[in-house]
Amino acid sequence: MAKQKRVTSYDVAREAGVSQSAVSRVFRPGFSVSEKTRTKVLDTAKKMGYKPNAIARMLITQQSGMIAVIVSSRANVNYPEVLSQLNKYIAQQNKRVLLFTLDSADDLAGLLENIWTYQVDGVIALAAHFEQSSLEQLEQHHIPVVLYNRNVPDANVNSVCCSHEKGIKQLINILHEGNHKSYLVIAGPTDSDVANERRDIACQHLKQLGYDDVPVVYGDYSYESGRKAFAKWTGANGVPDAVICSNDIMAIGVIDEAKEHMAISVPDDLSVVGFDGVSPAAWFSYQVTTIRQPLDQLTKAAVDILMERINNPDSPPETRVLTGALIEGNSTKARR
Amino acid sequence: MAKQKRVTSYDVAREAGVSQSAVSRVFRPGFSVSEKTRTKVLDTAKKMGYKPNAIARMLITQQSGMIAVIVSSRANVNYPEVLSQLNKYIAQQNKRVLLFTLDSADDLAGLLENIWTYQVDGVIALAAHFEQSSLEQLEQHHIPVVLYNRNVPDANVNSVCCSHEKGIKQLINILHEGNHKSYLVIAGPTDSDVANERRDIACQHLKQLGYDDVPVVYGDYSYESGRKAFAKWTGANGVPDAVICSNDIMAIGVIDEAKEHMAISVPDDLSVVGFDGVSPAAWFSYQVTTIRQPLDQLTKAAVDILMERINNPDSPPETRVLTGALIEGNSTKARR
DNA sequence: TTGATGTTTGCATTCGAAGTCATTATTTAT
DNA sequence: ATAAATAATGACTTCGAATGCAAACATCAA
Repeated sequence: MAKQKRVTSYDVAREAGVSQSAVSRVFRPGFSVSEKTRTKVLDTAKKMGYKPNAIARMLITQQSGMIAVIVSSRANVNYPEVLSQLNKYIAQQNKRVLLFTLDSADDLAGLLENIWTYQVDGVIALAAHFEQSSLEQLEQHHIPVVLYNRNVPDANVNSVCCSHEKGIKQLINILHEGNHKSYLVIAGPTDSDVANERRDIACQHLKQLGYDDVPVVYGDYSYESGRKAFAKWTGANGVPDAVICSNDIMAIGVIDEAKEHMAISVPDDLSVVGFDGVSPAAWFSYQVTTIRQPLDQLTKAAVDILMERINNPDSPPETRVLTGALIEGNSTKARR
Repeated sequence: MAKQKRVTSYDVAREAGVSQSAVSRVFRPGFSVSEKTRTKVLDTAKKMGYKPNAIARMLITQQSGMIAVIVSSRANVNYPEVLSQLNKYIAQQNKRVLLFTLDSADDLAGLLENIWTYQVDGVIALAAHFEQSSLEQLEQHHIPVVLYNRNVPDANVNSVCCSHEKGIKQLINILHEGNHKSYLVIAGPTDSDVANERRDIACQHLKQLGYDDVPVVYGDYSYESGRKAFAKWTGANGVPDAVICSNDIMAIGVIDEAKEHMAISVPDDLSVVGFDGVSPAAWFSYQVTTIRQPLDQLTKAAVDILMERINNPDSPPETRVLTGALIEGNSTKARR
């Protein structure tokens, strides 16, 4: 019942009849140890159940081997998948993910303190909103940061993102070629930079095609919000020819709302496009025309860039923009 | 360009004209420090940008403040949500989530080593399969473990789970009362304990109701696998009256397959039930009759139990079984 | 055998905060 | 004012592995 003490490198050293340094070196790759001591140490270590203490190692090497991943709790639907992908690639680099959630912007200060105290080797931020000043704080602490899917005009930061511009233009062009006259944009939450960007790109491109003052209504990326936003707007203004949703889930909501309460047929009476390419968008009942984000490449790129900054702190900031794939579903009318 | 050194408690102490111990005490709650030194230290700390080093603290206090959460990469669809909930509750306890993924059973040994070296305070396992021997290893290291949604007959371990038994019986009773004669079970992957449990409960209960030898086919919890399993079986054996799926996503697949390729109407010609209560199951196009897992309570219970074990290592193992809520959708025929 | 290499090894120190203990300052009681 | 009790403080040690340095050892050539 006695709380058995941890086995330390000293214990192993004593038992194996060598010095603590020797034990340490055996467990450090690339250090010269004779074959004899190596096996001797490994054997006794195994016998005693010794595992190096990562905490002590972190302290002396000044490397925690941990990457902070910040997700916002009210996050984009595909963040969980992103998280699991990131974790995969980070594990491949023999590092661990320390998870942080950012509920509101107020918590950011406390969160950054935590990140700093935990001595993480780097940060990947999926959070909706991340202030420039926060980035500078991390910069000061020499903690490299990669922003995921968040465009920063001031390009002095590492980031990876899926090109919204190209994708949204493609989608709108399809609608345009489908001879739609009246449009509605259902945007995401205004406190999300990505959502705002998607909205602005859509409006600008529509304007360019000659559709001025396209109405914009707002949802929060959820199914229900898509339904409600669409129902409310059409209740007052009638049904548009096409709806441009800032994500797939809201597009699905629109499709269901049209089906359930309006007896509107998609795509005959109404075309709907989404964005993200999440799996439900491809389900038979929806088949949303959308842009699929290259999650795998995006996450891999994020980890690659981060590792590069960790190993070579002086390399300049980099932004990697990847192109999503157009998925032509059955939620848009065929083009002329 | 010089890599400025970290500010340590010694630096602050020197600057503030006090001892290092004083600085340490200021940052430790519940230690007696005079108001004068407290403000003096806090001021200089702020001025110098000092934050206590969590790694050093971990080393001396023997508490990492980190909880390992193990997820299997090929995981149940709602695990991401579980993860985010767990993270929330763990953060509330002022601890952090260190994330591990378990790809195949082979990695388990390496994973456990990692957990051990990182000195985590506790483990929450969502992984599909977790050997008894692994549990014993953690036990030996005095690391408390809580299993999430995984029944272990040998009840010598902490766990929380949603009662599959009760829920699945409810679902089957609904089908039974709907006067269905022929049944098909679409089970989840056989290397998942939960999937096997759900399958066995279904078969047993069907037997009890007089339906012997109900056919069982297998999917992998995915939409496509649900579709394919259903298509394949009906192609050879005809359409059953009711399909019992081990999760909602496969149920959705079945519904779509029926709709697209078979011209079968749900629920008129075919009833389908799922399990989990994920959000797409409630979408208008599906409205799956299912059991909603009480995610919030489950995750909260997991964290509660773990914290109890951490603070009081001698408390006996506990299993908390929560009941899911029946959601009667529109995928099952009305009962007689 | 000797000297000149190169390889192993152990000693001692380091990382940064926490906590023990003895000492000093402060408050309270008489 | 003084003793007694309490609060605050600093010197020193601890946690466990990593590493610079010098000593010890092995290897080889002449």
